[in-house]
Amino acid sequence: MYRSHTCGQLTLANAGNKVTLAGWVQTIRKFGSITFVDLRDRYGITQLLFNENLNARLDEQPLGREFVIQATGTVNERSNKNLNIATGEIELLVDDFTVLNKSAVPPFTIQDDTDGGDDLRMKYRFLDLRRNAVKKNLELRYAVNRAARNYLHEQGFIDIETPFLIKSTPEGARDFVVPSRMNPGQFYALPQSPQTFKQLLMVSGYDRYYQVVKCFRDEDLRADRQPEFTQIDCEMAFVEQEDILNMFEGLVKNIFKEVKDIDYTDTVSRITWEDAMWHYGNDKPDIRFEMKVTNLKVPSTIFISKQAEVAQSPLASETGFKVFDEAETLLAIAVPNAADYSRKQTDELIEWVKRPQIGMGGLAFVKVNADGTIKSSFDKFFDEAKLKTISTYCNAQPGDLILILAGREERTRKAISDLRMYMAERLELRKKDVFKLLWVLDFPLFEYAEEDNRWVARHHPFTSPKPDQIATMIENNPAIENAAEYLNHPYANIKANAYDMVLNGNEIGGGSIRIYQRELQEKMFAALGMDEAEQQHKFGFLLGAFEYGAPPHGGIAFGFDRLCSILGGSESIRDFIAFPKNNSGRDVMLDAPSAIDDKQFEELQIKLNLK
RNA sequence: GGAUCGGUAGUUCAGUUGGUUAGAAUGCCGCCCUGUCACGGCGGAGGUCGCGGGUUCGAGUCCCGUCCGGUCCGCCA
Repeated sequence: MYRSHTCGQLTLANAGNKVTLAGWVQTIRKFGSITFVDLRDRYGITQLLFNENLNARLDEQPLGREFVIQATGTVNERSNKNLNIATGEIELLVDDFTVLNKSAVPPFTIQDDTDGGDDLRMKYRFLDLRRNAVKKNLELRYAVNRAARNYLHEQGFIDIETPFLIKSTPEGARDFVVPSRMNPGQFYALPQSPQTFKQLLMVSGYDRYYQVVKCFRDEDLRADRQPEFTQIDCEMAFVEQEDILNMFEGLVKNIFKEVKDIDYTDTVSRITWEDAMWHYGNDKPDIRFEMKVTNLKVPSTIFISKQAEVAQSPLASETGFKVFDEAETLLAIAVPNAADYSRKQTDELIEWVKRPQIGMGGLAFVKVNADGTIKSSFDKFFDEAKLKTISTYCNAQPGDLILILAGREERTRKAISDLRMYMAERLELRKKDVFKLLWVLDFPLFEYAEEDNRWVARHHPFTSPKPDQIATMIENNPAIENAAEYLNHPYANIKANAYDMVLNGNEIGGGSIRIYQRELQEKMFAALGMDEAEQQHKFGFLLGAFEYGAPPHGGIAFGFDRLCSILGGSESIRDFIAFPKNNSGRDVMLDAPSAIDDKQFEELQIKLNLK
């Protein structure tokens, strides 16, 4: 028997008991003839006390940090208690100990506030994982996993595994490909998602499916993006959008309850994609705070439904101020309690929007002072009455600082959205312990890919159009003569039965009601520029399946890693993955990817042609 | 594909307008210490300043290239 108890278990109630513990040496505090050792395992830390009668043994068998030892002795009430740890009222008075394994001196300290940098911690990830902070994250991940499975199981979903070695269909993200030795010159692809399989399972009648599943995308990485990542992938048959929204609000609420003990009783807010873009400048708004965007001017070809509204803007017509008059788009936010920003602070904001990542030419501002006066960075073009009109239109309160960006529609809208988030961060409005869910609905079905001069599916090509817009999709030829005019194409305004779940400004899940009729699916593929032969080659199996009684169906997939990182209050999903890849897609511990043997190339009949 | 920040002791970092023998903290090693828990005290070892080239009497410091890492844009149906 290696141990009778764990290092997190013993309390005063065990005083006098004879026990055996095993674990890693966290610290050694030699104090004259007695020695204290903190012994650590997954469950906690227990102090061991080595009395002077063990000094000879300790000279013979010296201990060091991270040595694995076993110690037997009596549980003893401490004379000096440490109430900071669970076992701090007791210690183990050691009778005997064994060094089960020695350890090299670790390259960084195994503590919450480790002295190791990211790179080093990833290289020695097995040591990093011993740290309490990382362990907490993996435990949270497991709790989220369990909460999701519990809920889905209760609701009658079944977990069905789908294959990892599948067919490459270069639509959307790049595939990771795997050569086949038995089929020389041919390749499998790793799934970007089990999308088509789960739809086939619906055809097969498994009307509630889920899987916590790895997905693979060969694209460049970010702090919140890994080449292999995990999704909670779900699909249901005989459902409408409303059924899906209700079911999966329930899922996320159950996760809040089981993982964070939060009763999320509020109705989950809903917003259309168009309103999200209009009021927040992006499709995943953080609604923990207001600071909505005021549209002072927009091009007439987009946001058709908002044209009457924006015509009321004081800046919609000529103003005499060149920057405003020449801009395609004018967007503003009213930042609360920032009217007293100094020249230095407003200059900082101007520099911030000029950075290449934002790429704006400048930033205009209006200070709506608490004393009722009003001051702007463009005073020579506007009198006070006009500034008041702008301030009122932006719904600014006394004390607010109105920030106005001018430029091309897409860039300006993204910039005002970034600026809104940046100001919220500065004002500490993005509170980590506040969680606000939001459904974003009615996404566009298509998106224009300028580099290929063609329409692509915004979500994926299996997403169904809104029923009243099917005719628009089918009757219009997708060919585009003038790429710059794509916003005028009828496809630009077709909406999909697609929805995203957004948590605190992060997309945590997305899905759609799928196409389930062969004819419509063929039209969809055709709209994306696929001829019949290509459709058959890439998706013949799915089109075929739709001929054999495919039920109406839809689903959703949640980004599991990202959800965990948000619940854990961290920006980086790497903290919630046991063995993550770095920014370049490398595993620095394994040093992968790496070259393979000539023999392997030989067997695969593959030759390298490096440029 | 692009932008940007960084690389100096085992580790985290400092290092001034280019100028003597490159420092601190922590870790490590040794000695002392019977109630510590970030123990304390004394002493010691520890450096290819990422790599290559250039400018200079002289380069950790300036320039060019390159490699590695972080963050972001493009990309991510």
